[in-house]
Amino acid sequence: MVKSPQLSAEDWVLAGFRALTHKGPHALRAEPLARDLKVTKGSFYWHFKDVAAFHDAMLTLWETRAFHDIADALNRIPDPASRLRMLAEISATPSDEQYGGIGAETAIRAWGRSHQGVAEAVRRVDGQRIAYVRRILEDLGLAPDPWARLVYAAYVGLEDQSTRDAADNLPAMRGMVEMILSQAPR
Amino acid sequence: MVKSPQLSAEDWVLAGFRALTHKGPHALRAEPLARDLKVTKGSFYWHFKDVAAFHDAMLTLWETRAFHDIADALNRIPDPASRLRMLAEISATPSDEQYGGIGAETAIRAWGRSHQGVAEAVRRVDGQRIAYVRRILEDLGLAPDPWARLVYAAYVGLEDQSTRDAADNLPAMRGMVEMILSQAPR
DNA sequence: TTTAATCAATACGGAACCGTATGGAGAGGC
DNA sequence: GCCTCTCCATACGGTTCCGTATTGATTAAA
Repeated sequence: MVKSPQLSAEDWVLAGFRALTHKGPHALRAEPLARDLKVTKGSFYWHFKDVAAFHDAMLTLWETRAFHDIADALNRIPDPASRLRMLAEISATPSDEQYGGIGAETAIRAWGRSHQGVAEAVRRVDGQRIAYVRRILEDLGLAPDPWARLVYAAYVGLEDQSTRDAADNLPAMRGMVEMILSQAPR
Repeated sequence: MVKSPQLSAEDWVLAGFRALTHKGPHALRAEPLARDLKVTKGSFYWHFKDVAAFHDAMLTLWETRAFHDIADALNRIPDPASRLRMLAEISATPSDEQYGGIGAETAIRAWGRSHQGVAEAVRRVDGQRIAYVRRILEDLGLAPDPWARLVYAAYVGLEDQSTRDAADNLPAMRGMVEMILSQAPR
């Protein structure tokens, strides 16, 4: 991967996600990011009207990928039980250092506590994902009502935990999924 | 509750928690807080050496309460099954606007993403709480190993969700607890 | 009443950042 | 060879914040 001499808007956005995950939302500003990229903020204000527009660009990229990257992976799997199991596997591989997949998730969630638009985007994405889990449960003949929310909350909570410890999410997630699946009619 | 003419260090810390939950970590600074309290930062620097010391004061207060407030409530309950059920009830009443109880939890967790000391305090508190849940499960004759982590992750995840939607955490938490309890030997 | 201690107001220099304005370097079209 | 377009550097004024120093006000003690 050769670094181009010129930066694109997406290069800035990617640097933004790196800074967000490593340093937090206070690092999402023009001059600190420019230092990271070894340019001046002249470049920043060429690509973006202002800092708020930069935030919007990050948010747009994340939101368009956050749901579909998961749904696309699961949609390849035919039966709903395997889909639920796959969700457990995915949750154990947070693949941070990414922006598109599941990575940077906890950082964005944290960012949402101090940024209105981020909070709304997170709410939309969560809604889509919970609805997706809900559909899987319905296909299994299970009452989706407390379980979809529980599954997703466990996913979020485990992801948060693994930012601070090195433990594996997989056993917990698998255990819960099997516990739920064991209640499905067959 | 009459407002004293003089402010104490704890008044500043409480204002800090309010600002943290409502506006995020960037609001934890001397001059903005002084405006909120309708004084000047002269008062702030009387009570605290600098902003970092103020952060430490917030953190110390939170950490001393975060674990014991939960453990004390549960320790009154004799049998472990009821204790686990009570944990579910507690999780449904986040009681934000507090600093001592469980409130401000998600805000502090988010803060931890951009503050080393906060992250360490959260890790310590999480460790204590998970160990506590683990003990309850052991008393129930259950293998604590994936379940303690799962219960706590669900708790964290549900709490995070309820900062963005108005849904009730109680059914999901109850459902999980009963599902786990149904596996206990009797 | 004087004195001392506590808490807050004010004023200051310095640092970091925002957003703008302007100039310059390089690549491609003509 | 010039022109234009793209992208970045530089320089600037304005804002917000930090931390310190000094002074002022209020309360409690002696």
